[in-house]
Amino acid sequence: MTSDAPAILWFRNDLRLGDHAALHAAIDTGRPVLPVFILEDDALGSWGLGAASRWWLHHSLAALRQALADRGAKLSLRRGDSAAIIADLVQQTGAADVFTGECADPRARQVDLAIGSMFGGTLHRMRTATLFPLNAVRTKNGGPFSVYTPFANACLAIGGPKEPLPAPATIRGAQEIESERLEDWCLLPNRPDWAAGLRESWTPGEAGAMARAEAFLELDLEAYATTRDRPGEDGTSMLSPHLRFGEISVRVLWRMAHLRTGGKGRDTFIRQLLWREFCANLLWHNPTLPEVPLRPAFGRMPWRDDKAALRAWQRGQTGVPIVDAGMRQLWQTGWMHNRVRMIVASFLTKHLLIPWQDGEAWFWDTLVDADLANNAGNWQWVAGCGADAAPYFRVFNPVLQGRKFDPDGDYVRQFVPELAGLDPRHVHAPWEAPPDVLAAAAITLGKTYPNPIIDLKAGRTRALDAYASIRSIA
DNA sequence: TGAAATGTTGGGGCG
DNA sequence: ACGCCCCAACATTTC
Repeated sequence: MTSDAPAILWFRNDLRLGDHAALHAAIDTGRPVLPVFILEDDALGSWGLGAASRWWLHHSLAALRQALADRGAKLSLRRGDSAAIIADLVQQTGAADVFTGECADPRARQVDLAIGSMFGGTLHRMRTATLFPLNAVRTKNGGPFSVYTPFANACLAIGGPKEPLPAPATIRGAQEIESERLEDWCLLPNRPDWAAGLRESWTPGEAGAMARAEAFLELDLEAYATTRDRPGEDGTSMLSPHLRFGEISVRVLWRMAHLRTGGKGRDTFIRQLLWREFCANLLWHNPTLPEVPLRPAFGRMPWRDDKAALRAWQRGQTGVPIVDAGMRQLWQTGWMHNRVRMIVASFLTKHLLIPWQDGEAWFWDTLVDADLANNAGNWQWVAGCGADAAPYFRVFNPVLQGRKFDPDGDYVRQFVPELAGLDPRHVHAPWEAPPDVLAAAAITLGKTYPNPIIDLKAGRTRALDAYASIRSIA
């Protein structure tokens, strides 16, 4: 090791400088810091980055690169097998220590193991993406929690996080090394450029994340507990993609929420952060969570293979307004309101009886906040096969959900404009509207807007029968 | 972080 | 005046 050998700082799901334990540990070595990000494009199989996530990553990396440059360090970009690249960097620079954030993702954990055996230095895995270190929150018996509420209570008993680490004003950067060009990674879509809706909706990067958090906490969080369920209102934090890429520390968020607000809205928001924490631990303990139902009985589920129905669901052409509105919001903006995610997921897995993995794969490709643990954990939850899962008989009625949570129909009208002429009641069930009402709204079902691809009552009954058929047989 | 079916109750129309 | 019935409105059970 040469005297000016760097400490390597390996960014993964923590593309920020504030409250970054690995960054601080790297600086504390007293050595120059060599920041690196590695794009694993091919090694990830079906869980390689989705198209929407690639768009976000491009802009997030550009912001991180600039923030590092402003403080005196140059971000090095590499593409390929992480373990081989880290080993190569260590050999090339003589570094003894590599600092990175720990990940629940099983592929990342494999890589960490491989790295550990490939070089003589030390891989330091720090907590950067979660509130508590993975696997640190355990039951009295030392095991993992399988139910959310006791898990959340255990987290709350630990108490709020300590003082966050400040972003360093300057970083002594290591001698520059070879870097690929971000622009060559082709993370942005072209031919066609479908990202216009994303650009209008989001500002990726640490500054954008903090601005979003500030704007959210400016709201009256007293109302959050109820307005967060209204997709037609700006009631949610919309921080999910920023959290996914680690542009803001979840610990900082927790603290901001505690310092700035109080009451029921704050507690509800904290519990949302804890769902994220729960899913990360769930994946940590169940590496096959994205593919295999936690409840083995679901291996016998009589799922349907219906490509046409899946396609209609993906493109927002099911003929069920709240479902189509949600799926179109996802397609246009890379994001969907949480309440509507539950509705469309219930519709896919129950009314259409299509495997939850198909919905998971679509969300993975189209969500800017696509996160392996959250996506898998929540799809399993909706399908009823996960930890602490929704009971199998809990089937959302999309018409009733629409009327309850989008009472004015504003959300449907925004994303399904062909129904804009309908009144609040009929906009959620156009097939029930009298002919003269449809005519006045210039709607011809089957032409200007689809007939429902399934009878809701029949679909519900079919789902209950299917779910009952796999029950009890252990 | 459900919905539908079924049961119960009480007010009011009506013979 | 009285009993019968209907049916909201609410509660409970069932899926």
